Amino acid sequence: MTEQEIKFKEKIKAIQDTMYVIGGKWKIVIILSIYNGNKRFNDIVASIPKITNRVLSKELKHLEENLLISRKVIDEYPVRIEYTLTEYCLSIDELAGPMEKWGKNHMKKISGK
Amino acid sequence: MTEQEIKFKEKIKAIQDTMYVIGGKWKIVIILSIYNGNKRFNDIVASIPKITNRVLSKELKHLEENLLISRKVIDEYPVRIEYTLTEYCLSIDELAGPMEKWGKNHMKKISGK
DNA sequence: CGGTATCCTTGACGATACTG
DNA sequence: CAGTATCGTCAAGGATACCG
Repeated sequence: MTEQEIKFKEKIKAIQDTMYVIGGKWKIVIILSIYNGNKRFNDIVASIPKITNRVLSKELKHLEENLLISRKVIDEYPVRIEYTLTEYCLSIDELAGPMEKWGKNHMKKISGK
Repeated sequence: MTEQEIKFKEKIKAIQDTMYVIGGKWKIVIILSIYNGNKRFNDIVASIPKITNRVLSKELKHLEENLLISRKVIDEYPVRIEYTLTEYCLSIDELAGPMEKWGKNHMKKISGK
């Protein structure tokens, strides 16, 4: 295997890892919602068109396992749950920004096909 | 709907569009393979571990429809097909670079959990 | 309020064989 | 050589109801 091939496989792996963590239909969207100030489960559901609570629940767990959000139980009555972005999570801004920009431009391009 | 909410929904849409075009397991990987000099179907298959020809075939069509690659029929005997990246496709470097970087760092972070 | 449980649909992806 | 056809699997995601 050449040097170039090794580098290529490393690239592949890194990109596929990224896709696993923040890919899929909802993950970045959820992060943006929390970033926008939604902290509670039902607020997040309400802020995202068409997401269901089952899906949100799973995605939140996935994000928590990947250290992107944290879940805090606030001991009131009734108990309140708050989701917040971790410091680390802010680094996905490096991805969300370019993705947003690229997507907007692309749709313009395709629609004029 | 507030100004902020409108912007949020635009962001969501743009990001989901991007995910649709270059998301999934293979798309960026295929682009990188062509970028690396593989032009012909079987070369691309061989360069990407575990991809099947059926999947590659579909993905190539998807990429062509989105103007990211072009397919040229070269009239020799036997006929030769060459896939090349479009000029436009080079813009996904804005995404692949950050994704690679982020993925590498993330795996380091998670493994040390 | 913040979820789970159950059941279901869809589409992505895969294995293998075959073809113009 | 560059695919297509056929069939199959599996996981993501969705609808709806219910629960502590």
